[in-house]
Amino acid sequence: MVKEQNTERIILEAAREVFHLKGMAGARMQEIADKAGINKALLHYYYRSKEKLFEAILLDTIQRFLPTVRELWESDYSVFQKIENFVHGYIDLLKQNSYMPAFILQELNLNPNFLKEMMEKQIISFNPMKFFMQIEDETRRGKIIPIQPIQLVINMLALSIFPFMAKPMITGFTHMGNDDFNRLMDMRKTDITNFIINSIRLR
Amino acid sequence: MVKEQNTERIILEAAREVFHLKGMAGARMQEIADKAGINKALLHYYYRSKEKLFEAILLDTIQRFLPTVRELWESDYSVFQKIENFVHGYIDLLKQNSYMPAFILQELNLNPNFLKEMMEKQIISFNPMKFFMQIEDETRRGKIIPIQPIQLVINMLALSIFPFMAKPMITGFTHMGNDDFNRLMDMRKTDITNFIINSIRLR
DNA sequence: GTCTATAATTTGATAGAC
DNA sequence: GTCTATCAAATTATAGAC
Repeated sequence: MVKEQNTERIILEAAREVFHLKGMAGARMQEIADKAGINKALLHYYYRSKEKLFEAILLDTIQRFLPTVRELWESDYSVFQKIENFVHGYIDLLKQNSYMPAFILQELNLNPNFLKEMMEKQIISFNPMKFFMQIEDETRRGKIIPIQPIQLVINMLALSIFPFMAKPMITGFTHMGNDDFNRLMDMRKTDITNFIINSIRLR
Repeated sequence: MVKEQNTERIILEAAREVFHLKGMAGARMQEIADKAGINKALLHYYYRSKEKLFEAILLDTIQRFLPTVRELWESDYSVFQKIENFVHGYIDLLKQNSYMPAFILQELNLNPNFLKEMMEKQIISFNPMKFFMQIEDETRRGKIIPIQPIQLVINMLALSIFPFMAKPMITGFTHMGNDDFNRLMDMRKTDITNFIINSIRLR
């Protein structure tokens, strides 16, 4: 039983690494088995098929994205404080694993119904109302410019997440190393926060 | 000879469609052949292997991205005008084919040397100096805030490109249709331009 | 639970006729 | 140039021993 939990954890970690980099189509069960230090047959013992293993990883990966956005929707912080928390949250998350967003978005492209199914099963939810009203409130009070809440959220996501998806391009063109890139991302935590706040604050 | 050019064009168009959506690993020669209305053998007659066909598509796709960024580097417009042109250029490009950026970045992730090789062969170049100095000039003249040019460029790319990569997520969560999404992207052309200019302009 | 060996299927690639 | 038929390799999945 102890053995079982341990092996399962090792499998999931190996599978995550391989699926994140190669995607569903490019991943090989053999590579996952090698990375986990077991053999292919055992993979099928724990997860009946590649498909099942993949879905476990995809769902788990999506769920790692949710806490930060749920805090944006539901917490009681001010708009500016929420923006800072959001940017810091995602950049810190992605510094650990920069492949996550490209993986999620590519697989959602291939299977547009996945999200809908997860929402119907209440496994994933999307309740931005409180935050959207907060934005409209601040606009009415003359604190920020008029802006569609959805556009603001897209901008926050874009500025936080895109650089990690573009990491090979950024490091390739600028001849940065890994450490340089991570330093750049650390600077972005305050840079982007200011960038966003500057652009919406009314002065 | 006329037939040859025509068939080759049809093949490339079919291959682009399939590779863009499925990637190198997920694409099937059979699907490309079907979409082109020919059979697999003919694909191999024109392109010796899947690998060769893929590389043709990848290079062509990257090159479609270059004119807009080259204009950013090399033209004589003002900084603010360049930002507007850049945002409009990429959003208009991606409204036609939203899969391009995810395709390019995923394949660069898998083959980080590709970019380096293309730069060494002078097929792709990267000369941002003039634009970077323009930014520093405007900062010195008190027109815009101090900002690292590379961060500004990343922000411009992120705000223009990311929403297309996140299209399935955006439409999935908000229950938008395709037309709604395209309208949102059209609005972004001016929204983002203002967003960026607002955040860097000194007042 | 874990392994070795092998079946079954998919898929890129080629031979050869027209 | 284009097709049909077929090969060869790669890869998922399973059977069965320990």
